[in-house]
Amino acid sequence: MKNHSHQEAIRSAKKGLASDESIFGMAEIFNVLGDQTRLKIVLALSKQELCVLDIATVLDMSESAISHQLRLLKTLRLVRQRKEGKMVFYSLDDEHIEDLIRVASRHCEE
Amino acid sequence: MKNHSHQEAIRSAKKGLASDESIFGMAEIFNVLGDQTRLKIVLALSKQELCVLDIATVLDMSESAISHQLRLLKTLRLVRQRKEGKMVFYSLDDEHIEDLIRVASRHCEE
DNA sequence: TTAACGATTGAACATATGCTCAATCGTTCA
DNA sequence: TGAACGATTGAGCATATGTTCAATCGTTAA
Repeated sequence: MKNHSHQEAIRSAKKGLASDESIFGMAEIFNVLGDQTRLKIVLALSKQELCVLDIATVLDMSESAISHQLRLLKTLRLVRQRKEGKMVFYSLDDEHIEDLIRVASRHCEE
Repeated sequence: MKNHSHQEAIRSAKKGLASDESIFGMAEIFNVLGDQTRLKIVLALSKQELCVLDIATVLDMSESAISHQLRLLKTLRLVRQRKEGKMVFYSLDDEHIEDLIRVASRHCEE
């Protein structure tokens, strides 16, 4: 053994760690919300559905940039889309997201 | 006005958005947990304090890589350190983190 | 005092990320 | 039919990110 050997602590910590799959999933959801643009999109959609141009207007960004991020959010099933004529309306598609944001928000206030 | 003008929705969404400061803070906390290495470190520390080499052993990574990430976690006040001889023990320094992980974990299970 | 060890640091590197830009798609309506 | 509009896409680019590697620090023990 190369080190000072906190064997028991190490064993216990290893056991306490969630499954790879579960860790990957959690990291993924945190990661997607860890970008200001995506977080703002989610916040904006938490009140009501919005079309791409609306979101771009609210965030003061290009439609293209927003569309790229929406694609990611859709792939990860955080948002869903509804087409209406030329427009595509997006809305949240995940009940847990708002819980996460609530907890994070509380975290920041203190 | 250049677009189809969902004026009311846009105004409402803008108002609903949190302050820049608050959004920055939330994105920051999500972002720090959005990396598998850092998330694993936090998970490991949620059971007990561990020294750098212990964490490196649990995650099967180099001490250096872990130390770099711990520096970030310390800067953002997610962990705290306690020196004991040659070793530095780290532990969680934020009560909200575990709430976030709990919610994210629930999210992944479904 | 020096050797060993745990921890930290900074530079370098490869990869990932997020945006822009231009082209294109699909739908509507002149 | 074709012009206009909202949305999407892919390439390209600049920046950010995470790890490695080697050097170094601080503490302990020989």
